Amino acid sequence: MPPSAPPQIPTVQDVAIAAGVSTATVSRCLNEKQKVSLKTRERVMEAVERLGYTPNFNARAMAAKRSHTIGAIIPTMENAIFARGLQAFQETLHQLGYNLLVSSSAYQPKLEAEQIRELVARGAEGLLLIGYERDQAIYDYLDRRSIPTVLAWASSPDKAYPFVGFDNKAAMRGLADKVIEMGHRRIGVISGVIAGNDRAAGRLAGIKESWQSHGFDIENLAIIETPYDIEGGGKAFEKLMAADLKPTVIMCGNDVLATGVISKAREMGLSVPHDVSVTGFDDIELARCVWPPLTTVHVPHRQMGREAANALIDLIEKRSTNISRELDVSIVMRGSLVGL
Amino acid sequence: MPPSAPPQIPTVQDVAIAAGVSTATVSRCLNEKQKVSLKTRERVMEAVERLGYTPNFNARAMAAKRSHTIGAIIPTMENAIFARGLQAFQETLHQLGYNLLVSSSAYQPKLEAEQIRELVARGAEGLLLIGYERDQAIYDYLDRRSIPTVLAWASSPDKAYPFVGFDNKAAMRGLADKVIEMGHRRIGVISGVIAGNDRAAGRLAGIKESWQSHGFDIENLAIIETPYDIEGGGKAFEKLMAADLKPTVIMCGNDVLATGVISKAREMGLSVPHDVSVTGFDDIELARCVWPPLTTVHVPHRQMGREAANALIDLIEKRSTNISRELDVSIVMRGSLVGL
DNA sequence: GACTCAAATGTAAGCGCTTACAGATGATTC
DNA sequence: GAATCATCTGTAAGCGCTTACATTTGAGTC
Repeated sequence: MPPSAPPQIPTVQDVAIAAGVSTATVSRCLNEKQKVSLKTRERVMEAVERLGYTPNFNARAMAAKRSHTIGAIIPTMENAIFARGLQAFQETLHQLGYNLLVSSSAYQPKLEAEQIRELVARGAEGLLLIGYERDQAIYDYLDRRSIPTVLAWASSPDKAYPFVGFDNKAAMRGLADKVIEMGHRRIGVISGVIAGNDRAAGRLAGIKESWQSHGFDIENLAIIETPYDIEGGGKAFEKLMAADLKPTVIMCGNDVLATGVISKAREMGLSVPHDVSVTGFDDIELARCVWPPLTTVHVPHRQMGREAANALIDLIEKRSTNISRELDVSIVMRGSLVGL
Repeated sequence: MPPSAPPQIPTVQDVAIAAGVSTATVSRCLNEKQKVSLKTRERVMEAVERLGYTPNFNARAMAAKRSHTIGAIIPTMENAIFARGLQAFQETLHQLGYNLLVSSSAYQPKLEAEQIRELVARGAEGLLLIGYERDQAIYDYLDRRSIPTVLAWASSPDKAYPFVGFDNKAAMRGLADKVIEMGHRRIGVISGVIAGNDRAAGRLAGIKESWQSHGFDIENLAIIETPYDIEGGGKAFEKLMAADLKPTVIMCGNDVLATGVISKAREMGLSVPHDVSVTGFDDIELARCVWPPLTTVHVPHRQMGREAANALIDLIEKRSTNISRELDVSIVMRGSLVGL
């Protein structure tokens, strides 16, 4: 007895034979129904059904030179802000008839570059990237292949590249202005790692700008840079509070760090905001769950995802070219920040 | 003047000509270096570099009948538990020389089925799926095509399918046992939506089992099913507390719901755990940030991702077949639960 | 120098699909 | 019934790669 044959996946050929038509007709049934008579179409679809045929994506993409696929590279999946925005991005793409391929770069520029190539090699017709800071070589590569690309979560500084995002610096500056106007004169800053992260850099710059524009010396701003997680926020807070002149407010680069601060403060027996105020950035769900709830900058992540998708497809289908869009963010005052 | 030619992407052909060799040699340089003499190899690589050549993934996958791609479908990206596990899954795959394609099904079985086909059509050599509850037709499809598949975040009940996960029911039962032993006799249960979610179903079943095995009547268990987010948890809590006999403890299907409860309790002026105890499930970071910190069931998400990757690749490369693995979970006692 | 044989390279046949083009079909008209 | 023309279907040429097989090359041997 011969060994059982390996389960053979049906191809257009098989369907064509089963339906007694040519492969071209099968293909047309699947892609341009209106070009096939009802009678044959039914026969073909029956065969498709019966054989459990699914077209091979790779072959299809190669033959048609279209993949209907968009690639996105985010720094990490482990952050609600990207997850949420991406979900919206994907949903919108789906409505527009495109699929999404996601990679995460773990905040490593090298990995990001690799994954861009990977996605392009897979036939991505457009790309969503986070932030604008990356090697020029990458932009050159994208240009050379003319891969439509949209940047999100930031506004490209010189508007050189299409983006759908917001101005991190201005937003954080607005919050810092408020903090200073409320009487705070000793500000501790906890920033995520700046290197290779223009969002973090912009936010920090916003605080500095505000501080200086109020006539204060940049030297008097206590700044700690830390890996971006709850624990990092807590540790940085401990360090800041060990200073002779303790800060009256801690401004954090994002809500996750701020959560770490609040958590650690309680552990240290400090009351927020009585002993020290805290601010965040992003307005993730978490911000409303901690106690006291976090004063933060609200970013419309969902909207960003949606609009980025529309913008990208517009770009691809050449309906327009000037698709950049700066979104409004807003300061949300909650219990974690009080005046002096 | 003719319009500028569209930027032509270089192919093996181009590289072959540029290097003065055949396409076969170029291909070998890229895939089996040792089969090409150093001299030609250098010449070829130089051409690759110079032209900025990147092999077309689709063509490659089709010709080689290998994609080195694994597909994963998670219910949602918007939950830290999947994000974290998936990150580990991806990292491990990468080490093993595989790429990951992620989709999210938004908890919709129909979408999941679609995406399974999509991933298979894209040439996924293996699949990671969450939980075991799905249409038999899907399993049949997977079998017919013999696509190696590993289930995670649950243990397949009859061990029919390979899995790397844990027993949701047993874990939750353990926690419920503890709660009851601590003297609680009025338990409110907030469960995520059960339909199409075997993890949620298992957890609820665990509580029921514990309750009954302690000799209590199932009727006396107040159960609310709600969409799975912070707000849902809060609303459900309000309803539960509106009863004549208020529960002394709220057991939640996961940490997110529990966080909603704690948040809402504070809003209602209730003290946790003084007025009411709360428990969660998953032990996401959030659990340690809320106040009081959450008593919950710790699930080793990272480990699960890692082991699932190893198991799946083992399956694919036929090194072994019996790869299922039940992971240990543990109850973490924190401030949100006290005895009566 | 002729012979062997392993190593290096080339030739060409696909992989499963789409699509330009050609050809067949059949409804309509005169 | 022939002519016309739109509609439907088939033929076959790729898409960019890999790889079995054939061929060439050249080092090593006597």
